Amino acid sequence: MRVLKYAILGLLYRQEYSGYDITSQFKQEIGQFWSAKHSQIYPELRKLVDEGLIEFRTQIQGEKLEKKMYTITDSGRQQLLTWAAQPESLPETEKDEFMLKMYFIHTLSLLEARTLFEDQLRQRRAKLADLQRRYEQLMPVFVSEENKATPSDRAHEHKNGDRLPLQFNNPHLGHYLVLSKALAREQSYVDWLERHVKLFS
Amino acid sequence: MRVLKYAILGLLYRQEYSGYDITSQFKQEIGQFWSAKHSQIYPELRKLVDEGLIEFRTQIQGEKLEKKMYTITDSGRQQLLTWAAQPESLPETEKDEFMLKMYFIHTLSLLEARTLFEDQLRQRRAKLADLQRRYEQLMPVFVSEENKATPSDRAHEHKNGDRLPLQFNNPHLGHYLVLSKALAREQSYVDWLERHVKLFS
DNA sequence: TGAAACATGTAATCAGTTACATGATTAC
DNA sequence: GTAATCATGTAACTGATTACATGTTTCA
Repeated sequence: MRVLKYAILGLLYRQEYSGYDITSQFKQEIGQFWSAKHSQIYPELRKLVDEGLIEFRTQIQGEKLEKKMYTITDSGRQQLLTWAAQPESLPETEKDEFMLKMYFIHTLSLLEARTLFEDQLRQRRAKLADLQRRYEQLMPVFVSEENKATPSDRAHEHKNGDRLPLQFNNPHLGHYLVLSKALAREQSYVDWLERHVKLFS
Repeated sequence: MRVLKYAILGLLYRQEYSGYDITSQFKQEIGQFWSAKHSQIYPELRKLVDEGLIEFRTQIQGEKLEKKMYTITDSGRQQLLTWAAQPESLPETEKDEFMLKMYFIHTLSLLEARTLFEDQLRQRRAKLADLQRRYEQLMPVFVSEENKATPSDRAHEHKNGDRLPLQFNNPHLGHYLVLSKALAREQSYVDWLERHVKLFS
């Protein structure tokens, strides 16, 4: 599979990044769906250079701190596109240790089960709230679908800045998709927990 | 973490299984949230025996086919309970290669993106339908919450067989929880895909 | 009698985490 | 000055998959 390879190529498709920058990216929204530690990233970057899919130039930060700025090559771009357009079959398993514990609920006392379940609900609500905050921060980047290309837009174009409607050619579409999907995933988790929490009262 | 260790102990908590049986269990409902290949299971069983957490007896199937039936020990039971009652913090990342591709949507043409997205929708709908079928097969095992302990129940107790209300002490609760959660997860996935498929038309 | 399922293992490889290791820069 | 962050790497280990390897039983 080598998904990390393609995750890195995908990040470098739009701009150059250092290994540290890539590590940072995986702490942002895309980290909801893919991530890696720096100890996996640096050797992978080395490998991609050896394979001719990326290149780097050394840049000096401050007095003497060297950082390597990586860019994608034509060959890398080509391999990225081949992977990205390829449909994959669904994974049989999406691992979730909490749900494994729920399958073994009969091993717990009512109090233990309630504690575990309520803790999960608390954590999932906190994560949901964080994602909602991020979502509300992102949305002003887009012009709403209803307002796009109406005559009145002409009159206050200056208000929109670089805002574009949420459609296929929007350069922020990927960002929006992962954030809205993460939000839907957590909302569904919280809803399910709330529907079942009464089992433990 | 050694989650597989606890997954196996959890399965053996209620009944004895062979390595092959455990492999089969991971192809059932619990496989939605945890699974392992036989090549990981057999060495793990060996390790658990060495650690004194499980034991086995050899049983002859037919003429000469030997299978090892494993049971959990007191020590194994104790370690299982310690793990099961312990709340865990949420994983930062729940990997999803399709969503990684969506983050890189700008690398694709409209047609490629639409093909990928519609393929995912098709696969997720098929999975959802399969889970719904399983859910409808499981539900008759339970007496509905509304009907439980009403005077009329006394009159036709014979109709219920071993059916019990869906509450904490129900021995099938774990099975119900994983199936309803898997269903909620896939329903949420399909809903999200349907909400966004128009972006590619 | 042949295919699918039952049954158990090992070897090689790949993916990913934790720990070890070092040093520079920035902002308070 | 000092703490947080920036910056890059390697080593050891753990977790997981793919491939290799073999043999039996059941059912059509």
